[in-house]
Amino acid sequence: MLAVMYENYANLRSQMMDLMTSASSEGGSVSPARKRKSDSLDMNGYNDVANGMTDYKIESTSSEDCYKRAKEDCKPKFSKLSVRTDPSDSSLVVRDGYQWRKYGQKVTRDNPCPRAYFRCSFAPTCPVKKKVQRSAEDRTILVATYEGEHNHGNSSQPAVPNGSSSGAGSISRHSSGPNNVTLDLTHPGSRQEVESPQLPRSLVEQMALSLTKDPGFKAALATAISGKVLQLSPARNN
DNA sequence: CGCGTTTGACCTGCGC
DNA sequence: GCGCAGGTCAAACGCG
Repeated sequence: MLAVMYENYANLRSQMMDLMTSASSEGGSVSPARKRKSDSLDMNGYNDVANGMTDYKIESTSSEDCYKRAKEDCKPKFSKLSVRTDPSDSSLVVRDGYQWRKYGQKVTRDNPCPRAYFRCSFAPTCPVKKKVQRSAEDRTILVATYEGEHNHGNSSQPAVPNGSSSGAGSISRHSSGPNNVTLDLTHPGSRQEVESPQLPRSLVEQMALSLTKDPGFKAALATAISGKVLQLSPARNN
């Protein structure tokens, strides 16, 4: 896993460097209206779902001027995602690997196309909201605005295994998303031995440190372990 | 029957 | 205070 992570890290880093150099050679700042193509950036989750007619573009508040704006009005973190869809597809569905529940739709003044409001239905406590609206200029482009951050892993599978706690509710539905993150602890014997690459010690330590600091990783680990324990222990409640 | 979507009503913030 | 626009709620509805 470390080897794969290191490889991905190296790829991303080189692509990032490419982007930064090309951006600086173009004059430094990219106009907000010009959205970056996501296929030059390996947004690992988003690229997986971008297939066929779908073309994803990411616009995030991590850019400098959005940072300034965030300072100004202290709103929760949001990001924009433009999706090119089939013109015949009239649904306002953006497949991004998460499970969304629509809770409203509204026609706004600046755009004749209705805006749909979604909540993350993956975890009941997840505060993330999503607004999806067709672009006024190009009806084939869906603009999804994400508000907040997911407090669970990027997976279409429930964060809490079934039966481990009450009130899991609808999150026990089947997973259909392409973007599952699975921590597989079920085959200790048949596990492939990954040949340890020549990783810099400091990098490995840094990766381990960030993993242990990441609450999402801890939660996923706890979930996997508790699930495994429940699976191995004699069935008490069917 | 359960769950997700639809849609009109309601709430809230903002400008005048 | 009023009106408008965006955002949210919740009952009704449809589908599997």
